[in-house]
Amino acid sequence: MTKRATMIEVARLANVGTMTVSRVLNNSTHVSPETASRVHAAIERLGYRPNEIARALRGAKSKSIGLIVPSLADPFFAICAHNINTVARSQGYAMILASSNDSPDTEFAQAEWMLQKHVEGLLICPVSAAHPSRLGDPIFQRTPIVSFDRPLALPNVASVVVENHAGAKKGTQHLIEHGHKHIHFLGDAPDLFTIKTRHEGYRRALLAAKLTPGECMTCNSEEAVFDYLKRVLAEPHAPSAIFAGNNRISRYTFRALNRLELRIPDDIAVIGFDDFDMADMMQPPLTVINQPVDLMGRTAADVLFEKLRLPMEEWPEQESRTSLKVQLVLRASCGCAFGASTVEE
Amino acid sequence: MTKRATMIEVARLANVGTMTVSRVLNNSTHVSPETASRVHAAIERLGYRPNEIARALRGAKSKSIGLIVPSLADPFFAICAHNINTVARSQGYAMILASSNDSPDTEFAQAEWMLQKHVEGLLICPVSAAHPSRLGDPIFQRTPIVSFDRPLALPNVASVVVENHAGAKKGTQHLIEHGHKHIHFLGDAPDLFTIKTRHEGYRRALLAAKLTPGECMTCNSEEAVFDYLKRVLAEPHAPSAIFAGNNRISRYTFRALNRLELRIPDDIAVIGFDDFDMADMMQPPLTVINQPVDLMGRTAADVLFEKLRLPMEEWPEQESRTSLKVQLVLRASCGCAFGASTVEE
DNA sequence: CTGTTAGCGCGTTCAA
DNA sequence: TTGAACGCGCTAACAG
Repeated sequence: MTKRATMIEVARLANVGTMTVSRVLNNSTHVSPETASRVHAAIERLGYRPNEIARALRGAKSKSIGLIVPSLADPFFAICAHNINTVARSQGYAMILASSNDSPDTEFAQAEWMLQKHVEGLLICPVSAAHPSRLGDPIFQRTPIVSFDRPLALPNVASVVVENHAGAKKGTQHLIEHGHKHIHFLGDAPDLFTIKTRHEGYRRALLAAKLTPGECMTCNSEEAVFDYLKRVLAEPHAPSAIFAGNNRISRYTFRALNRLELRIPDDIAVIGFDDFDMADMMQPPLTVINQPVDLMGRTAADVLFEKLRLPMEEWPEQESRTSLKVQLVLRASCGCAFGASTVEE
Repeated sequence: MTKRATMIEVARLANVGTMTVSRVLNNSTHVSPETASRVHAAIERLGYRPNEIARALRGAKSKSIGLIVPSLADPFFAICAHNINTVARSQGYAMILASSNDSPDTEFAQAEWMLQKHVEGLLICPVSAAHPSRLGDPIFQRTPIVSFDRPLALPNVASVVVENHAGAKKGTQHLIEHGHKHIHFLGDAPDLFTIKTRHEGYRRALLAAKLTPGECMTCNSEEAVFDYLKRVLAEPHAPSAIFAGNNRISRYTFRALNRLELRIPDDIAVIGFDDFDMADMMQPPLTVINQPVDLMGRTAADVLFEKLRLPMEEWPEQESRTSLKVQLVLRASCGCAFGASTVEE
C-alpha cells in the first residue's frame, strides 16, 4: 500500500539507533539478545526488507554477477545459464543476463554496461576470436572474469572448456575403425575456438591413420549443408562419413541427408559433437560426442565465486584453466548396431 | 588500474558543477554547446561512466526488470527469456533472472527479493495454481507484473497466453476426422492452467462428436507414460490416438511408443501441443499444435514496458489479457500422409 | 544557462 | 553495548 519501511523507521519502533538495526541484520555480534529481539519484532511488524541498492552503493558488494552468452535461444547456453543461475542463487547473488549475438561490439558494450551496474564478476562465453577481445581492457582489471565453452587468452580471465581436441579425435578414429577413408568435417564458423579445436582433433586422427583430412567446411545453415553435400557427393572421392562440428550442424546434416534421400549410415555415416534432445530417437539414432553441459555452467560459476572470495591482492598470477571430459556415445549413425546407447570413456 | 572516475572529477576537469555534467548525461537541454563539449571531452579523457547504482538509489529508476520462469533449462522458457531480454536491452534495461523450480515458495521469495533489488517490473510464468498465488500481496501493488504462458487471476497482473482451448479442440477434432473414437489425453500436472485448458478443449471436441472424453492423465516421466500406455493398450477400448498436453509429454510419448514397438500412426496416432526442434524429423514427423513462442516473450515484454511508461495513477482498473493464435501443423503422426508440413489456421 | 544544497538508505567511523 | 554523524555517487529543487 504505502512505501516500504526504511531502517530508520525500524530503529524508531524498536527504540534503538539505525546502527543497531544494521548490526542485527548483518553481523548480529555485539548486540544484547533482548535488543536484538526487539529489533526483529519491529522488522516483522513493518515488513522491513533492506534496500539492496543502498547497500550496494555504500559498500562494494552489489551481490550480483553478469552472464553474457552468444544467444539464450540456443539450448546449450540456456542450460549453462540455468546452472549458473542455480549456483548464483545459492550464494545469494542475482544474475544479470545479456546476449552478445556473436558481435564483439555488443559483447563489449554489454560487459561495460554490467560494470556500471556494479556486478561483482562476469561469466562470458566469448564471441569468435576473429578480432582480439577487448575484455582485456583496463576497466575490467578489477572485476573477476571467467570464460566458458571458449577460452580467452587474457591473463585476467579464467576459463572452463571441454576436451574438444580429444573428443573429436576419438570420434574420428571411431569412424576410421568402421573403415571410412573419406571423412569430411563440417563447422559453422572456422574461427570459433571450439570448431577450430575439434577440426584439429579430426585432422590428427586422419593423419595418424595415413589418411587425408579435409578442410573445416563452413556451413551456416541447413541450405548450406544441403548444397555442400549435394555437390560433394557427386564428385569422385565423395565422403562416406561426416563429422559435424556441433549439434546445430548435426541437425542440419541430418535434415540435408534426409532431403537427399540418403540412408544413414549405409550411404553415409555421421558423428556429431555435442548431444541434443531426441538425438537418440532419430532414425537412425545419432552417435555423438557428449559434453557435460550441466557441469560446464556449474564449474564456471564455482570458479567465479571462488575468485570472488579472494581479495584482489591474492588473485593468482595465471588464471585457472579447467578442461572437462567428454564421452563418445555410440548409437547407430556411425555404423554400429546397438539396441541402446553405449558410452565409451 | 585505478578506481573509476566519479562525476565530481569530471566536473572539476571541465570546470563546471556536477549538475551540469548530470544534465549533459541526461537531458542535455539547457546547456550551452561549448560547455557540453568540454564536459564530453572530460568524460572521454577520464573514461567516465555513470554509476547506475547511485542513479537507482537517487531516483526510483533501477533500469532493470525481473524475470521468473519455472526452469530456464526448458527450451520453451529459454526462448521466452531470450526474446524478453532482447526487448529489455533495446529499452536500456537489465534483466535479472531467476527460476522458481515450480515451487510457490521459491517463486514468492525470488519475487520479493527482486523487489529489494528495486526492479521496476516483473515478468513471471507463475507456478501451478494449486495454491492461491501470493503475488497479490500488498508489497507487489506498486510494481507492474505481467504473467505469461499461464495467467494469474489477480487485478494487478496483466497476462499473455495462447489459445490453449481452441488449439486443443482443433487438434482433437482432427484426430476425430481421422476416424478415432478412443482418444486419451496425457498431461503432466493437472492443476496447471495450460494443461487444464487444453484438456477442456479436448473434452469439448469429443463431446461435440458424441464421443466419451477421458480424464487428464498425469504422466510426469517417460516411465510413467510407458507404464500407462502399456497398461491401457491391453485393455478393451484401448485408445487408438493420444493427445499429448505439451512438448515434453509428446517426447515421452514418442519414446514410450518406440519402446513398446508400436507403429505411429498405424497402431496409434499422436498429436502434441507445442512444436519442438526436430519434431518434423522424427519417424514419423509429429503433428502438433504450434504456439508462437517468439511472440509470447516479446509480447509479454511489450506489455510490461507499456505499463512502465504510465504513472501509477493511470494504471487501468482491469489489466490486459492477451491471447495469441496457435496453428495446427499437419505432419504424419496423426495419420495424414504429407511430404512436408502443412499449416492450418 | 549554471551552480549550490540537500538528501536517497545504508554502513562505517568514532565517541559515549 | 550502543548511537550520532558522515558520505557512497547521483539528481531534484531551488537559487543566481
